[in-house]
Amino acid sequence: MKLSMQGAAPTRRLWNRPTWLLNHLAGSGRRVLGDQVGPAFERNKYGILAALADGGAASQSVLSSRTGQDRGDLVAMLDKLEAEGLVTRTPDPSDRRNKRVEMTEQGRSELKRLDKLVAEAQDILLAPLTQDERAEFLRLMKSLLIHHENYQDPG
Amino acid sequence: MKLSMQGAAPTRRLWNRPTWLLNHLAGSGRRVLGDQVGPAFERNKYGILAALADGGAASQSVLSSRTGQDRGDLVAMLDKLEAEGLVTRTPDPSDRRNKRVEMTEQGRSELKRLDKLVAEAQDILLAPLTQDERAEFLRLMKSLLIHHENYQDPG
DNA sequence: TCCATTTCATTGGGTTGCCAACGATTGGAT
DNA sequence: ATCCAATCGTTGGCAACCCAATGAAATGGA
Repeated sequence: MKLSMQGAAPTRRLWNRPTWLLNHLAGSGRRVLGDQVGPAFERNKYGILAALADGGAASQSVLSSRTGQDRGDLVAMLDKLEAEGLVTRTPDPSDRRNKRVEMTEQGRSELKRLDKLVAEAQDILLAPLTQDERAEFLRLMKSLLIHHENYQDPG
Repeated sequence: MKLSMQGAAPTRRLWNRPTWLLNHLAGSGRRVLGDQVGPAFERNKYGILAALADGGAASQSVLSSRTGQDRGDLVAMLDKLEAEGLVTRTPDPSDRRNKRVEMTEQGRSELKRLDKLVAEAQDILLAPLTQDERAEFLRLMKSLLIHHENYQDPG
């Protein structure tokens, strides 16, 4: 058995640092999601479409809040989504600073496709955990995020 | 109370995606660590010094495995650490591809300083959790990492 | 009415992490 | 002995993420 077959051997100190574990586990998640969903930017596409489906049409700023993505980074993303015909971007007449982002029918079907792939990825990521452990894991993460980022729990 | 005082309101679908939670929670960790330890690159400094203290002198490749950092990114980091006199880098005579990285006395004292700050950051990050919850949280994360990254649990 | 503050979308830069090369060097197989 | 493959440190590129600044537009107060 070659040495390269073995996994990395993190040092004890880092292995017990939650920040280190979180960083690398987030990386695992990104990889699993990438393998399942496809190229990187498809995932952000999903976030935007999911936010629109869950909360309805919204300005880019609100969309940034719903997805947790940076407002600036949303611009380029929406340019692509708009070019693909998945969303429309129309100026808001009542407040001309805003642009109202709305999902198209095509966007809805694309979301349905991505939703399945993303759900599968979550299952792969949490595969080693029992159902109870998964629920507990989510609960703990949400609790931390609410505390540190002041997130509103959507329930 | 202004709207900007409220936290972001993630949409329900993303809020229940482990990959989304992990991504953003890792961000929280990075922020807490940054606030506590200082500028960004101090954290990676810590990782290298901790790996050297835990496992002794090693080649850059082994160091990459211990810290989980990319081999390539280690180069620039070690350049800085070497310039600061925290580590020494000497070619390995028995295998001239390798460079043996060793911690200096100065590096040891710097690690002691950082170790305290990093430990405080972990405490801040996990503040909302009980001791039992913290242990469970670490256990779950380690279990996932071992499964997906094939990591060797250092115990 | 006028002025200061705020929010909006947009742009650009800076940092980090990840991946693919490259030359040098080693070890193994034939 | 001589190729072949693997590993080492190093470099560079690419995508994400975060932050700061900009001009346009709205808001609130004096």
